[in-house]
Amino acid sequence: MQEKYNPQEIEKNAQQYWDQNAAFKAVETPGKPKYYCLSMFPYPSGKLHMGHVRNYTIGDVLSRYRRMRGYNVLQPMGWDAFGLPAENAAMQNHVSPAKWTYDNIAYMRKQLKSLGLSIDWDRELATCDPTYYRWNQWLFLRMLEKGLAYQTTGTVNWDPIDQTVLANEQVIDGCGWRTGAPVEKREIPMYYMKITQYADELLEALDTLPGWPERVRIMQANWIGKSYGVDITFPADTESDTPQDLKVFTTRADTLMGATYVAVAAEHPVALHAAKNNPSLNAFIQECKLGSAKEADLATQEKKGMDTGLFVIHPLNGRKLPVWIANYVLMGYGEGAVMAVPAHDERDFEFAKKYELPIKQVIKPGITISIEREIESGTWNEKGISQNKKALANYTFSPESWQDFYDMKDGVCINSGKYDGLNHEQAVDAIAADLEAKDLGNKRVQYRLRDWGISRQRYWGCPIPLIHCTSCGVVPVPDDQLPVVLPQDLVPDGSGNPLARTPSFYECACPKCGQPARRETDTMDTFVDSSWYYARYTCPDQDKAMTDERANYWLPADQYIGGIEHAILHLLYSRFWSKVMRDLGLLTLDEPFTNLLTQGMVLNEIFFRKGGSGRITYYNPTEVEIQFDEQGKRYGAILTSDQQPVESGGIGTMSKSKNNGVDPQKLVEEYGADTARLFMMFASPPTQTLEWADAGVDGAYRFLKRLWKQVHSHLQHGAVTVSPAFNQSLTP
RNA sequence: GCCGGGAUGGCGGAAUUGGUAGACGCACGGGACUCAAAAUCCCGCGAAGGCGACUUCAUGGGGGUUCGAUUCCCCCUCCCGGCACCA
Repeated sequence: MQEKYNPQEIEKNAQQYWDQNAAFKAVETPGKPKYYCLSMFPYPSGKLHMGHVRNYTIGDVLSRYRRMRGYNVLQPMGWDAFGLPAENAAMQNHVSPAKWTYDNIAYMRKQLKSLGLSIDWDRELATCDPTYYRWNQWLFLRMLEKGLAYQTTGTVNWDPIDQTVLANEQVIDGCGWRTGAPVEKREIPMYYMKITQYADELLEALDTLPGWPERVRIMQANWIGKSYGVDITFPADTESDTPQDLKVFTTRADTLMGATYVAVAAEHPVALHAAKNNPSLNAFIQECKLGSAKEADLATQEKKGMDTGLFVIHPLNGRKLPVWIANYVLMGYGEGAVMAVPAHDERDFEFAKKYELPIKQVIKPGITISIEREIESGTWNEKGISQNKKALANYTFSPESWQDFYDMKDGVCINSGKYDGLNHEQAVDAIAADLEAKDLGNKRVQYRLRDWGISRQRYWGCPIPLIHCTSCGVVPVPDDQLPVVLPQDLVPDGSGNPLARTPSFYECACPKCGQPARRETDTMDTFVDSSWYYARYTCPDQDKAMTDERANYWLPADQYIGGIEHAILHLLYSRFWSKVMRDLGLLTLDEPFTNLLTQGMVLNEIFFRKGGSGRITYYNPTEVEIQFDEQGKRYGAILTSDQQPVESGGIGTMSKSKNNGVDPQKLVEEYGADTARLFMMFASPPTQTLEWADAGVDGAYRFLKRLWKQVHSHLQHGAVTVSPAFNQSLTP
């Protein structure tokens, strides 16, 4: 063993020793406590970034700790290898997504190995491998048989120039990222997985996960969004041309007597009916179709509407209510229609003010009731009474402007006939009972969670194993013909899915009647791939089944580590998928991840210059010098190469597009992996967001150097011993 | 817009039933050792004032509760993550 600290030599030798001795190979050993340490697998984007180093170092620290404590540790690694970036890279460089992906995997595997992680590489998997995605297809077919997968229409972003579906990410300010054309919403047929059937279990089981961060459980609970409400039917007005009754869902049935109009989505059949002979309505419906399908866009857009001229009947007081088309009502949510109570809903209030629709107060807030009681009780003197009256005035309803107490639930009904004086709960019950008696409504539980649409009109993904036959309809690919293999050599060009232009892929025979048929060319959402990889790690060589008994040895994973950005979608889909696998008898678990550690994002400053034409050029922070005055206060930044100032765009997640990533490879090459890992662990507590600064790297390096010297001197004096073989491995 | 999280010295951060704000580390400054440097060790290190003992201010901003608030309550600003087709 050398006295000098030479990380490159030391690490190379140690890694070789681990390799040769299969030091991290995990075997199912009975009688020893197991510890399955799982890190979210990377997307093979090209090279490792700091987020990976952080994620996998945390996992490695936990793994090594447990291993030293005598646990049987499994720490696997794999590749989330399908996805959009491969198609984009393919378009740019005219290489196939497959080649790009596998090249990236090879490079990043080398990088990961150089970090010295204690991974069992024998279990490595890639989701773009047919031996993996075959089981996506197999389980999808089982779900189809059980009615857990089904087809219906879904809304997508449509680029009218490229004639292609755009991902949300590809929509910038409502326009297609390549064409710049305003995108439209379009309804297309899609396959869905019935995650809503598991909504209750997914919600309730959150309480069985004390090893998960509170905030993640809250986020998931809010996402599932269980609420209790009433379905209400507003019958069609026979005197007007209204073609059908309108059904709405509301959690505020107590405000029903204050409903002054009903709003429907632009795609609603009633809206389409009204527009038939009405060009201006038709134009408005077309206008509503413009814009993206992103919820954030829909929620912030200007509220617009138009009167259809049609009416429905209020189910309790029999009055005629106008039917409006409103751009804030969405066809895909509930029934595509809502009852509007402007006095007690902020959005309806805004809309009613804008279009001069009536606003009728039907709830008096609880605060005013208590103040009135104080005054009536007569225990106040003149001054007390006048003070209370002043307070009361602050809670006076006015249709002029919205106030936050208007939509509180703690009041009682007024202006509501027989329901006057009832509180929220009593009023909901009474109104629901009356509606039920008239067969115009019933109480119902509602979830915000929607079924999981898995169809993607893209090439680089797992093919959906279905065949469309003109005489037999949709026919599943028989199990013995799985996997439906994705061709490896196609290169997308940005306009639609190349699979749909590849006859050798889509031409096939109907498995039922043998006639020529057409293979489904949509592929699956990549979240499908990542919903069960943790189970496949336990038995990656199993070619007869999706999983085997080894899965029940290792699962549930004792520790899962990954970015907070996955707090909802990936983690919810994985929980759902594992429960489906359980119900099909493939796994014995209820929840796949016992403990969850959500690491914070790694952020870095963004530097840029605006060119003459408004074009923005981003500069990597490593090319920028920060300028400080004598007090050490920062006053500016310049580009090192030309010494001219650059602007700061604030702090953001390290990304290619903002050119603010820091390549960990340089750190590893210069200081060694141990310094990079030590520094990363001490830069910030694991769960906190980390703003990148390399100020402490030298300190971490010096620490290791000191440590090395101490270990060396202890070895010289025989104070500690290491195995001769290991000592040899450390001797360059 | 909605849901979740965050803001404390030059920097990362510590401090929870509400009780000395700034532990520990980094960076920086001074000293010892050395021909010199590196390494190492010792000391200092929120701001302002003071020779000093000390004093005042200070945990994003404003208000409140309290003997006492980084901590609890209300309002606000900014930043980060997610919002169902980025992964």
